[in-house]
Amino acid sequence: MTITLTFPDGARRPFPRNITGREIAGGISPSLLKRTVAMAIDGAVQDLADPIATDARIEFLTREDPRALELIRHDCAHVLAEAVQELWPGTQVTIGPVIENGFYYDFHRETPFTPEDFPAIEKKMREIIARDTAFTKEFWSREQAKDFFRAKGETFKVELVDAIPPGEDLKMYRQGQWIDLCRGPHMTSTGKIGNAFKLMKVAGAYWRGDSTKPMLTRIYGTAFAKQEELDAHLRQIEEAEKRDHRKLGREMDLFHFQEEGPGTVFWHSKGWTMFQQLVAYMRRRLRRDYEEVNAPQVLDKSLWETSGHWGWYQENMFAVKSAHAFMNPQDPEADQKVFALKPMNCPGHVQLFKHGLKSYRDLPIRLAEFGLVHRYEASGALHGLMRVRGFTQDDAHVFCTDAQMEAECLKINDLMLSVYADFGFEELVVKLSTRPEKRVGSDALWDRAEAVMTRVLETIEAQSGGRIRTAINPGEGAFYGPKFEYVLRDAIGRDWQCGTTQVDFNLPERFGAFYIGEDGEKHQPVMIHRAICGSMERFLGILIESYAGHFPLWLAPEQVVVCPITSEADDYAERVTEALFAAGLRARADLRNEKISYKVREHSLAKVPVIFAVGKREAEEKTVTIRRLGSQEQKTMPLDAALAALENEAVPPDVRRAKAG
RNA sequence: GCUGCCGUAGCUCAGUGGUAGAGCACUCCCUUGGUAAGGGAGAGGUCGAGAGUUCAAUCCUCUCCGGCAGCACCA
Repeated sequence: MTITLTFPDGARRPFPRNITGREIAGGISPSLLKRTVAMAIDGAVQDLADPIATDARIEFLTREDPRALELIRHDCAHVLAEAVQELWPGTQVTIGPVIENGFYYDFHRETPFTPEDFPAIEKKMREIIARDTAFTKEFWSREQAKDFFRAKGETFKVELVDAIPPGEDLKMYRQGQWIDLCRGPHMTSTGKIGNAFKLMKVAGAYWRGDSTKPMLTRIYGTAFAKQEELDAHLRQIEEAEKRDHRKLGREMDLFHFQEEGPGTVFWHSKGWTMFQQLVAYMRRRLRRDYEEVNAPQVLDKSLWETSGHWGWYQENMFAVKSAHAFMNPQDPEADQKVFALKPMNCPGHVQLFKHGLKSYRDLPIRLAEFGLVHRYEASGALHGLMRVRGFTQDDAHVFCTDAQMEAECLKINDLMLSVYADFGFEELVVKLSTRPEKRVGSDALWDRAEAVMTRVLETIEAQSGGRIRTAINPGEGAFYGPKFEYVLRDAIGRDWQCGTTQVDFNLPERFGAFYIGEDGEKHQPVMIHRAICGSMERFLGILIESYAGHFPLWLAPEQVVVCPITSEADDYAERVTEALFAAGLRARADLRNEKISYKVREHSLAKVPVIFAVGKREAEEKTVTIRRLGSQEQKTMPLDAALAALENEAVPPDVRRAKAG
């Protein structure tokens, strides 16, 4: 029996069936065998020692091959586990997968690891890599594997063996004395990993990602084919840290947090200016199709019981009573009524919809609100502006008929993409989250909603020309309906959900909302929840990181600082500042008794986009000397021309589009 | 919320079982200087909060609060 293998250069050659990649590579040349770490059969990466049973395309992978990077990292995880068990016998191993920028391995040990352990572990890893022992694969029976792990006291591994679906081979990979349950593939030997690896951090992680299960200790690491790549990666992390919005927020005097208000923002004047610019931008985008409303902050508990929040969302809600009732819970004279701070705007908007009889002719009704919501987030979840307990949503609810639903979702999607594009986010991920376990409403309603959403998702992807990736998040929907999540990525590679669209048949039903149809009968509207920025706070956080504080002029809190060279030019500087104000720009004169170098340095560090330097010369000639952030160039021009240019530049993108179009 | 680490001046950080220091920022004085720090002087801290051990705690122990990194949860 022979098979025909096709090589990357197109050559086709016959081989005996079940010949291994190792034999083929060795047959071609010993140096090829030496360089090869794995192979790809019809594009699927496999162990070089695997037998090949059928005709196929074959490629040999060197460690420089991009596809080998995962192998390097995965092998490195195994070596990490071996090193840890060699150093601390009795430590249990669990899983060690490859992740986006590296790998991790979860261990169970009485005393958790600390970064102080890293040097010893890394040293041991280098030893194991230097031993250059082969990775060899063995097929074991489930019983054999369970007995083996049980004998070693590896209870987590026993659980993993049980979790392997029937019909799937149980593979064990051996490297020297050490052996681990693993799906593979692996490179040929530990030596192929090389030395461009680094342990990054330790953290706790729940066994199987379940907060009711034991906490393991996770060691994160990363590995690359070459040291230069590792160095570049570490530099990139440093760069990302420099644009962390919490750091820039402090440096640029945008906002702060303090102990008494965990997860709530103290907006400084500059940060609030940006916030207001963003809100004003969104208002302009909504003016055409939405009506802006405002619903109460605090509403009786009964309303939240009707909506289902009290039951399904309680752990995330703040409840309030009068302070007197709070202090005297038994006092029958006190008003013991319980209210909740709104965690969402939807129940309020349903009340607005229900106020007065609605006709099918009124639909769709699109109610928008920059609603301040409060959610009691787990303390460990709080993260700068990105995850807070009080935030403003650019929220809206579209009340429409069944027939309008799909078109409304697509219309929302258009607005969503257009807004993101205005901030430079062209590539994003849209995820469809389907029914969660904890939910309200019948399966029939969920079936309908998910069917619509699935169709819309397909359209979104098809229309995007490849810029939008889509994904399904099973079981991640809101308790009242499935949702789309529009995910943007921050500077440090963390993904943040911003926009969301949620189709909801449940709330209108629970509140008994209806409109009068063409037939004169009552009909239940569909409610579409949507937010584009999501949380204005989070969106600003993402913008700060994305622009690294170098905001476009229209968003920058302080657009121009006018600096006189000597106090003789103070008067002129103030006149220039007035002219900037008159042109609608946010400007300030810096008349402090400091040298121009000092002021330039300070305002550059504060990331002010434009510095006007004015001295005697400028005052006499009615000019300004302009220095732009990020450039050392100085350009002197007539004041009027400078004003006109900046005024034009400060036009927000949507206004510019409207003017042009 | 869970695991680990951390909390000293507005910021960045030293430091000690005998109640504290630097740089920058701040205030005042001198300096009027053409594009990333001119000079001098001064002021500023219940060392996150509470309890315990001790003759004595910012330092050791415990509890709580807050922060950071993950995990879990989510806009």
